Amino acid sequence: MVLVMAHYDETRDRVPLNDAGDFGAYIRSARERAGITQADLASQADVSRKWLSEVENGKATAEIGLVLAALRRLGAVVHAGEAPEPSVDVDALLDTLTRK
Amino acid sequence: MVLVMAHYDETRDRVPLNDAGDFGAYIRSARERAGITQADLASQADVSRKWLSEVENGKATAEIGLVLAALRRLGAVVHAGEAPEPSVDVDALLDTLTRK
DNA sequence: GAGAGATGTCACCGAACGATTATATCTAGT
DNA sequence: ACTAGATATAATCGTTCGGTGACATCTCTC
Repeated sequence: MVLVMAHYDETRDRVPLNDAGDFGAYIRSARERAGITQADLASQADVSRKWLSEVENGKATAEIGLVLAALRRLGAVVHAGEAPEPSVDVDALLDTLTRK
Repeated sequence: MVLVMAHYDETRDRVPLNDAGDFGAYIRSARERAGITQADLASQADVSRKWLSEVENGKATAEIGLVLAALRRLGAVVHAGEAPEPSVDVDALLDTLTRK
């Protein structure tokens, strides 16, 4: 069987979002790709322009519902999956090494 | 070339997360799959058990940084991509129809 | 059905959110 | 360089987050 996908772009689909900074960067690039300003997107997503500016710069304390609303306005979809099994649990290791 | 992926599960990878409710449901299922309690995950992710309970039930005002921290602890990865181009912009249409 | 463990929910509080308004900085195009 | 448009940042304010501790409810297993 052959599947044909329209507009599939390896560099734009499945962009990993590991932290708030990644979310912000993705929102900014998607907004610019759409050719709209922060003010435009802010009013469409019912947030302030100041908030959007901070989020695009990686604000970690932004409310997830508002972030998703902005992404939806940009035609973005978010997916979750399982991380490939790491040979070592980096977080746990770091915790162990730095535990007081 | 042949690529072999271990443990690929169509029902578990690329789960769409469209709103805070989806995030909560995903966190809960991943946590239960890991066989740990809310108290366990909460302490590992440095959040309160109350917060985790609310998030698993779809709290939209949760801070995105904390949500991502919980997901990371569960070995989950989040991706963004472009939604398939809709023939109509449902949001914009609804806005037009309901505008006062 | 009794008991324990897990989860949902309440009141209280300090801390911080996000909106607003204003000012400053940056970036193009002429 | 000048100007206008876009973005960053500050001060203020009302609202609400998230943590703590306690209690209620649910769900198992025995």
